[in-house]
Amino acid sequence: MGIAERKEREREGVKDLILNAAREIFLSEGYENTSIRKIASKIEYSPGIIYLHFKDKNELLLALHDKAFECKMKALFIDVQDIADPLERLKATGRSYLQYGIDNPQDYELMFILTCTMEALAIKEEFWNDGATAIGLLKENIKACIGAGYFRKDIDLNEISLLLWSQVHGIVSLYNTERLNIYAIEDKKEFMFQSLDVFFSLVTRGLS
Amino acid sequence: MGIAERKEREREGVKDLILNAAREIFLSEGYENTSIRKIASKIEYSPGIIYLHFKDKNELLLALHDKAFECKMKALFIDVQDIADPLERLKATGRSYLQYGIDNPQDYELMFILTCTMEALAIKEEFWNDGATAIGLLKENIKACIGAGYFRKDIDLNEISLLLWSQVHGIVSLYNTERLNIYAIEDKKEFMFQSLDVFFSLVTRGLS
DNA sequence: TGCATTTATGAACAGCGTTCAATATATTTG
DNA sequence: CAAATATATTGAACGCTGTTCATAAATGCA
Repeated sequence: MGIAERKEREREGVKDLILNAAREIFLSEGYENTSIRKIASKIEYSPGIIYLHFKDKNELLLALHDKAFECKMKALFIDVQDIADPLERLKATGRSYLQYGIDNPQDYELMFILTCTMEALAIKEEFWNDGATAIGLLKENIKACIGAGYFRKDIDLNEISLLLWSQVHGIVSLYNTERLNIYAIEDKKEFMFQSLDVFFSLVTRGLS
Repeated sequence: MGIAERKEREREGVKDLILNAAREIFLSEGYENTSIRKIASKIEYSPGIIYLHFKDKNELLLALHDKAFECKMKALFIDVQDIADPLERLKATGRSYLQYGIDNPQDYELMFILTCTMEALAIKEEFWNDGATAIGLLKENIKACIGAGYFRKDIDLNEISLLLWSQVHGIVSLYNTERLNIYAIEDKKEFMFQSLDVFFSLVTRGLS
């Protein structure tokens, strides 16, 4: 009987309606101003409907998080896989990370800053799997760099991957929270990318 | 006439009452749960009183920010000034930064993450002055390191200071937002400090 | 058609930041 | 000292928020 399936489709349809509306409001008005009532009224349903598809607001945000994270992983690691040189590949990933972070501050906040979603996240190991996959890809890239002689062989993979990640994350989040205004520099973005270049030049040894 | 002064003292007294209560609630219950009404009831005043001393909640948080920032600056740069070797001094500052960030996550969030305070901050240049002072001290330290041969002479002071700052900031904020749980490592804190050591060992050249 | 099940509603609850007319307190003046 | 003025404080009210739940509408099945 196709009724159950149609029902399921309808259910998913409403869920998608909610998610799309939520994403739209979230992107245009930010986290603080994304309210259940706004989402509901945007899709012309009552507020209660949202709680038939999501446990609470956190879980809704988590669903948004998952989608954003997936897209990002794709952009960061898959899109650069045709770059043969591992260091250039790593640099490209770093630059993409910066670019993505400053172009999509709302998404970025959702993915890497908000703690309010972490309670929900603690249960869903899908989140951690995605994250581990990303770190795994990063480590692979670093390993290739070590193999090619760009990094010292004695450094721990976990540690260098944390350094790379937290370096780009730090730059992005300082920029997005406007803390870089402390620097009397006009072109903040250029400043960020140049600094990242310097980072790579310091951290790697020229091929010897 | 001393009446005006006494009045002023009383005013400041109430303002301090508010700030202390706000800080207490802020530290124990976090930003989200620090409400005007809670602060007011803690000091046994009506909610309205707060708006006689602060324009809005942002300005109250900004006042907390200023105090926290001052304390932190002291801890970070003044307390290590007796370390003669500039690189050791810089390392000590970095470690203090990490320690402070993970020991005082609420303060840290207030100082470096929250954007909701930035609207208020945009006007108050006191904030930017404090920040610029801190960056200035950091740059001085780096300059000393360059002078002592620990860093390459050709790198821009602004860029290397951004790298250092964003490196420690990135590590702290990933830890505080529990993103480091992606790593299957038990002792996260040790991991952070070791990574920071690695960072310094990569970024500096051994004295030659 | 009638019954059972699913789906959706929207009023209600407790809380939020903020404002403001009304009130209580304190000071100055007659 | 009493009246008038100035200041300090109140707390109800406004329009929001996330969330729940009895009620109502719509649908599927016999």
